[in-house]
Amino acid sequence: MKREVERQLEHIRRGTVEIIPEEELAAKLARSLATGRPLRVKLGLDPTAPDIHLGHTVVLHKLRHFQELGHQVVLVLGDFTARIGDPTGKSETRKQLSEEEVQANARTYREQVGKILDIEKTEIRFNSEWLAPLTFAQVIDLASRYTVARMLERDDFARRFREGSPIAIHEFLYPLMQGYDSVALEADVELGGTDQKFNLLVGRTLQKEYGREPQVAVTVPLLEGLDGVQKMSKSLGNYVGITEPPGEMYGKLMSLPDELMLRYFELVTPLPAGEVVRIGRELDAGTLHPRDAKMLLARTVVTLYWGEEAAVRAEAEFRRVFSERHLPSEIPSFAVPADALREGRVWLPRLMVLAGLVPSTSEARRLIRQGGVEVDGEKVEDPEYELEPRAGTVIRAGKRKFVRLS
RNA sequence: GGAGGGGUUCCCGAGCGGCCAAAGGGGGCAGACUGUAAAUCUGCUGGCGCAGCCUUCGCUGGUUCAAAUCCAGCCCCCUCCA
Repeated sequence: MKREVERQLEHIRRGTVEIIPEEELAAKLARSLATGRPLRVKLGLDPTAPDIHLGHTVVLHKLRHFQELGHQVVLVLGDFTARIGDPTGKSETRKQLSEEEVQANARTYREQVGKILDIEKTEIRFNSEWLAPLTFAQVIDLASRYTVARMLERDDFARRFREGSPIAIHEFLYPLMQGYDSVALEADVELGGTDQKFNLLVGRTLQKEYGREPQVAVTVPLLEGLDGVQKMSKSLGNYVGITEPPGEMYGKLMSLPDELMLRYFELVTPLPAGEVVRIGRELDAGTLHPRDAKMLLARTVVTLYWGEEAAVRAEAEFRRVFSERHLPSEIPSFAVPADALREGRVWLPRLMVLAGLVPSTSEARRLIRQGGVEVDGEKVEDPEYELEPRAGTVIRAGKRKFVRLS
């Protein structure tokens, strides 16, 4: 029994930043084992951004671990909360969503989250269910359970207060609402990125205020993006979306700085912890080539979202194009329009623009001068180069762009 | 309501009458290397059939042989005071 608690704890600890407090989690696990009642493990999702990238999956993998241990995962879609806008990290207000949009986003979540979680065993709830019916008196009661001073402890509130930036009163309500979600759902555990720590703790406080058992807060790291520096985000363009095609996904992962490989192995793959440790050791010992390790990473991730076969294909293609510098197996074809011809020839930069390889002829000239353009495998160095278009001729622009004339 | 500061090329940020397609950094792209779309080094990074020309510095108009740089009006952002 004690050993089983320890085993579960160890599984949960993998890749987390903090478990607050760990003793309580141990106690909850022990009770769950004794009573056969699974823990309720909550994760709040923002219904305004249904497109999941690998950064979002870190916390989902952690949820999966709970699921593997037989606990009940509860996803909360903050449809009501979205009307306020979480001030975390920034002060922008979010746009309000219509009922249809919320529903559509919920479907997308189901689909995407289902790649990682067992969706059949996952409870999905909307927080408008319990937040919308609250009366003003109840809201005031809720607000009375927390103090301004404690609210100002939160990082971004503290910073904005210090800098004299505005903090609207309603922004104080956000953590309260999220916390109230935990009260309503009787959450035993709530997960979130490290940026959610404060909100998770408010949940604990409110549960105690309402005479419930407080939840345990489990935080996971924010995943660095492909640039290896900033956290993964769509707006920074350093992300890997989980619906991206296999080849794209594979290639993007191969562009990950080597230093981040192990972190990715740990945080965004379902590989067992022991396996990750082994890979790390072999890398250190030099018995595993970093390229091969990264290929394993890319293959593992692609397999998770697209299946083994697609992953193997993506890998073969990568080898072919980047390692062996062969042509890719599928090359988009392009028919040269007649009006681009002059005495039966096309000016190469013009052709490249028409085929969508470059945005402008100036760009094409640059590429050619830098030795980045090949026609049928022959490097072209003259920006004035003209060719007689023939079906089957392949034009390569840089590492990744190809076109075959038809 | 009052006082001040600012809007520059993808982003940050210099420039404050000609030498400015505009420093520097970031990002991006390319080449070399590495049998990695890693790291490192180097180069490029407004458009145009390009040793020349055209368009950019919040918007509109003006001064001048010449304006991102000076003047006027307008729009937007920020800080301080109330």
